[in-house]
Formats: sequence, structure tokens, C-alpha cells
Amino acid sequence: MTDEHQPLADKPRPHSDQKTRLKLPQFLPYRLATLSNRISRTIAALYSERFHLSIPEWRIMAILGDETDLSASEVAERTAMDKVAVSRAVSRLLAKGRLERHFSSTDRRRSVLALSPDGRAIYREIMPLALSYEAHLLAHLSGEEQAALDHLLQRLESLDLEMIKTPQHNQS
Amino acid sequence: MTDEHQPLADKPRPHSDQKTRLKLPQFLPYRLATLSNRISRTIAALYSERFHLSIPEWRIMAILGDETDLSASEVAERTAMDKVAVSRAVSRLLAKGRLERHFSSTDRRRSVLALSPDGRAIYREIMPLALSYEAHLLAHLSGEEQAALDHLLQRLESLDLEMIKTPQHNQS
DNA sequence: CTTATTTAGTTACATATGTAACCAATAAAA
DNA sequence: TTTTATTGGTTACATATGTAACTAAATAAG
Repeated sequence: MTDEHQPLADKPRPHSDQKTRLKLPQFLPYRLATLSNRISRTIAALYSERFHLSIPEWRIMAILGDETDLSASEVAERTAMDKVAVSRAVSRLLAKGRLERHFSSTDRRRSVLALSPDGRAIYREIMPLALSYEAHLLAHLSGEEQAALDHLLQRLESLDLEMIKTPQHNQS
Repeated sequence: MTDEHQPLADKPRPHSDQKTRLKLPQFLPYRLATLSNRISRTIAALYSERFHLSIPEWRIMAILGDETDLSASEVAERTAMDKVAVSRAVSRLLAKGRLERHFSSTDRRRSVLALSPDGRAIYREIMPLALSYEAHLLAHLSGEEQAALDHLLQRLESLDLEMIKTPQHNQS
């Protein structure tokens, strides 16, 4: 694949053959990032302007619609957001009246978050949109493809992605 | 945890059964987004502080390392970044001396971008890191899994993700 | 030509995000 | 207990990003 039919004495380029080149469109991290971005934007378009919700805000509502009375740090865990992002999104949601917050009586630092009636109503409107969008996406894949996708995501999610030890190179 | 093994006549919750709930950790767009983020951050850690490069900056260098003398808009196309992001990253790269720019003689609006010698040197350092990280990731997958992954990405990339027509709902 | 239109890129402004510093409450040590 | 460390969350600051408005060059129309 590297050299289609490369005439013998005529190298494509002296300094960089296919093996040492990085082809962005075939680079896995790049592909995942662009695909995921396109999907996220598309789905955000389903609710962002209609409900004035940002992606992190919706994530929090989505979690609290499913499991109620979580603390901010529990929300952070489950949404894979960091605590600062959660804090900010929560305060916006509180300001908009979509969330209710009180604090644990046993630990007065710990917040207890839940959707407000208003938030629940919005949740019930958006959630089917989100699910049907996902269904719409998956509908383009066969059963086996769907299974394979799920399997691969599980595999990749389970990797710890641990850093490769940087080839020693103390040139800093 | 709510009700482990639910006795027959005892509905889990009147208002939301599994079918109408959104389980974030199983929601495809969410899974893609978090996976891709983890990978991007990990890989960015390989070069960001060592070479003082942001992700968009590296993307541009990666493209120009592969194909030289592109215009800003061609870079934008190939990196899937928008032209504003490209403009900003390009000006940072110029400032750091990693890029050279001149303008087309036939169309004086059109920029012609290329890595500077310095940029090329950096490219040659980073690129193997990026590739070996990818290899490291893929090494955890079997040959079939890798093929399936590539196939699925191609499938998903080819979808136009077109918006589902919003169920009419003029409540704005 | 002279005036629209389109195209390439940049700039402005408002908002979002990340990192680190911070405050308050709890838990652990001394 | 008083001191010290840890944990839950928020705030500040610097940087990044998105959208829209804008400049300049090139085309197309009149």
C-alpha cells in the first residue's frame, strides 16, 4: 500500500516516505475527535437553542434525570466532567431554575442536586430527542456492526491509555 | 441499586422505565466524546508542554508536514478546523517561527503555508511519538478488531448526520 | 469602466474552559 | 482539644473558541 507502483529509481520524496508520515485523515485520535465533534454538535443543535442549554448543562440534567440527589462530585464522576465544569454548569442551571440544591445535613459541604419540576419537564422533552438521534445513527449500521461498535468502545474505554514512557530525550 | 431484583407488582418508578431513560454511559455520542477526549488529552501531553504546542497548532503542523504549500483554507479543509481557528493557530505558529508564509502571486489573498526548518525539525520529533502512541493503542486490539474499527469509523464518517426533522413543536 | 458579489483571511466581542489558588467543613494527628 | 491534612466546592485569571462583522482582493454583472 505504501508505494502504489513506484518506479524503481524514483523515490516519491527523499525526506519522508509513507511509513514516517502522519496522515491525519487516517490517524485514529484525529478520526475519533472529528467524528465525535460532528456528532456532538449535531445533537447539541437539537436542544441548545431551543432550550438554551449547553452541552455540559445537558449532561448534568441527563444524569440527574436518571439518578437523583447526587452530589456535585458524584455528578462529576458520572459525567466525566471535572469539578470546576460541574460547578459552573450547576450554577447556571440553578440560576435558570432547572435544578434544586440543598446540602447534606450530615456533611454540610456536600451538595444534593436534583432536577426541579421545570428541569424534569425539559428533561422529558429532550431525552426522547437524544435517544431518537442515537437510534437514527445506529439505524445506519447493521446488527453486527452495532455489536462490534459496542464491543470496540468497551475495549477502548477499558484501556488506561497510560502514557508511553517518553523515549529519553532530555533536551529541554 | 434502586431495586436490585424487583418484585413483580412493584414498578421501579412510575414515570421512567429503562426504555425512556437516558443512560449516559451507554449513550453513543457521550461515549465517543469522552473516549476521544481522553485520547486527545493523552496524546497532547506527549507534545504540548515539551514543544509548547496546542492541539490545533499540532494539527496544522501535521498537515503541512505531509503536504506543503497549502493555503489556509486548504489547511482548514484537511484538518476539519474552521478558518478562524486556522488563522489563529497559524499566526501563533508564525510568531514562534515554526511556519513560513508567503502569498500567491496570482491571487494575493491566498496564503501559501509551509513548515519552517524549525517547524520541520519539530515535526520530525513529534510525528513518531504520535504514531507510536497510535500503535500502542491499536496494539491492544486484535487484527479483526482493528479492521472492524476502521470499517466502523469509515461508516460513521460517511454519514451526513443530517438533523432529524424536529417533531413539530412551535413553542418558541 | 463601475458597481455588486464572492472569496480569503483577520479582528472583535462574548462566552467557555483549564489550572491553580482559595474557603469552609470534616477527618486525622498529635 | 488544638493543629494538620483532606475533601467538596467556588472563584480568579489567563487562554481558547465560536459567531459575526469586517477588510482586501478577485470576479461577475451592468
